[in-house]
Amino acid sequence: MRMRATVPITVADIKSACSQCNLLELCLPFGMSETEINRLDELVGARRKVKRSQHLYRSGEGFEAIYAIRTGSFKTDVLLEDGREQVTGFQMTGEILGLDGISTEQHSCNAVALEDSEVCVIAYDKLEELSREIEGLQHQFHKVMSKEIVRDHGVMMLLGSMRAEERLAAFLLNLSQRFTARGFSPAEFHLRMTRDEIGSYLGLKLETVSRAFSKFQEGGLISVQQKHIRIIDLDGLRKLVHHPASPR
Amino acid sequence: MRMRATVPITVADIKSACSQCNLLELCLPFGMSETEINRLDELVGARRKVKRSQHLYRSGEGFEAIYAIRTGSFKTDVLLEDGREQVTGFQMTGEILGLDGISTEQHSCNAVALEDSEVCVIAYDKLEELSREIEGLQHQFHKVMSKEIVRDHGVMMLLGSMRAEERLAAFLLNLSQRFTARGFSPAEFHLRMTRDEIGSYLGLKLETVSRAFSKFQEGGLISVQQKHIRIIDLDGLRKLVHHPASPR
DNA sequence: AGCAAGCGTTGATCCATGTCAACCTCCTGG
DNA sequence: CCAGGAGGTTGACATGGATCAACGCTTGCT
Repeated sequence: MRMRATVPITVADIKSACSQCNLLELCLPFGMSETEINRLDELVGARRKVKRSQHLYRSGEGFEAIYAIRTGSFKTDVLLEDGREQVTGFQMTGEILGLDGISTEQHSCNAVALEDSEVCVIAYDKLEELSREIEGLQHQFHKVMSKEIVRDHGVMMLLGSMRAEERLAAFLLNLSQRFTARGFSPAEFHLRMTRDEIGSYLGLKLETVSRAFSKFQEGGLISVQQKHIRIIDLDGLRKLVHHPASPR
Repeated sequence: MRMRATVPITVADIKSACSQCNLLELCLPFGMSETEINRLDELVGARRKVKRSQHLYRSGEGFEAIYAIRTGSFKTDVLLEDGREQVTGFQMTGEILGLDGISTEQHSCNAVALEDSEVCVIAYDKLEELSREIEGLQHQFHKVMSKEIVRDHGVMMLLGSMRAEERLAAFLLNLSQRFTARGFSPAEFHLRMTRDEIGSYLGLKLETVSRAFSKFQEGGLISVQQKHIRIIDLDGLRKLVHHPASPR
């Protein structure tokens, strides 16, 4: 529970309690016993509020904690010297941020809030300590890291082997599935990121993203109104990913 | 130390000993004390030989162990239903394979030997058990996973934001650096993978890879003879990555 | 040792996506 | 509540890399 002077953020003095949290089954405590989860409460320090477009952490900063998203959403990105940005992921509630920092004890990417958000701060040294005692925590933490690796491989597949429309379809399906897991509609949601950010994530220019959205709409697959998306033909989108018009 | 009947592999009955291994500082034991490393020897089961082009594991197979490469090299890839392949990485001695399997207890990619190779088999349940006792092991294991995440983000950057020649230059620099870390020449090495595999990894077609090699050679940056690469102008390659001719 | 198949190179052409530009829309902050 | 700027759409055109094709070279298998 350490204040950082460089960034204008608020550390609410409210103890987060995993045992009280409704994100349990999406978050770090997943699969742990009730007794184990109660012990987690000693692990999670304070919550921290991050306003839209503010950084939770920056590339190069010292690594001390990982973060569980309680409300809101984030993007992570990597910057090249010449200013090019690669968005490496979009994270929503229950997902864990900051795992990249473990390897060098410095963060290697930036995490930026896409809307006013709140995270639980999990001191990393305490996490290691506690996961030596609680088998379930250790195992779940490993799963979270491994899942991130698997996700990354999926993104490589997107970027390396799929065409523009396949990438966007896969992206929408992924969002839909994650919204569903959080109890929201699988078919209707608001995008929290811009076309430019989607483009960066998918290795496309924003114009290409915009055109693909329009084409999906013309084809009756979705309806788009700015950031509001309604999926009309989920199977149609799935077919786009699995049997693209002309594979690359 | 469990035999797998499905794949024709050899499990040598030689106990691997981390304490005797010269790959220490590249592998899981990095940063651990001598006492700690001695305890590791109980963790590493048998070694396993994998012949060129054979699978170490396949996507969908149950996950039981991770593997440390003792000799040789591997590629990992993900397959789409329609047969498209995305190579997600090339691994060399001391690097760890199989981390993707933790999240679902099934492997999510294929690992194929690029040459006759040998790996140390590390039973995963034992690893968790031992890393609850040995702080150094726990920490190093986390670092290995985190490093993989950081590496993946670098690949996303490649695939999402860089042009063909930048990608290949970055790839060569990365190989050079990893060969150096293993005591080989930074400037001269043999590629163990085909143009097609490089292309898949970099999101390019094999012809594009071949043309880029030729262009680097014409430009006096490298000399290529099939799989034999000699880097002539390391800085020239670096400039290609950091200040591409015309950024995307 | 010999030869076929896989791997690599190079050229010509095409097309998916990038680039540039104009314009529209809708929040968002004062 | 209004104004201005950021975000989004669409069109016209350019181009990097894909595709198709032909051929040469190893290399690894018998």
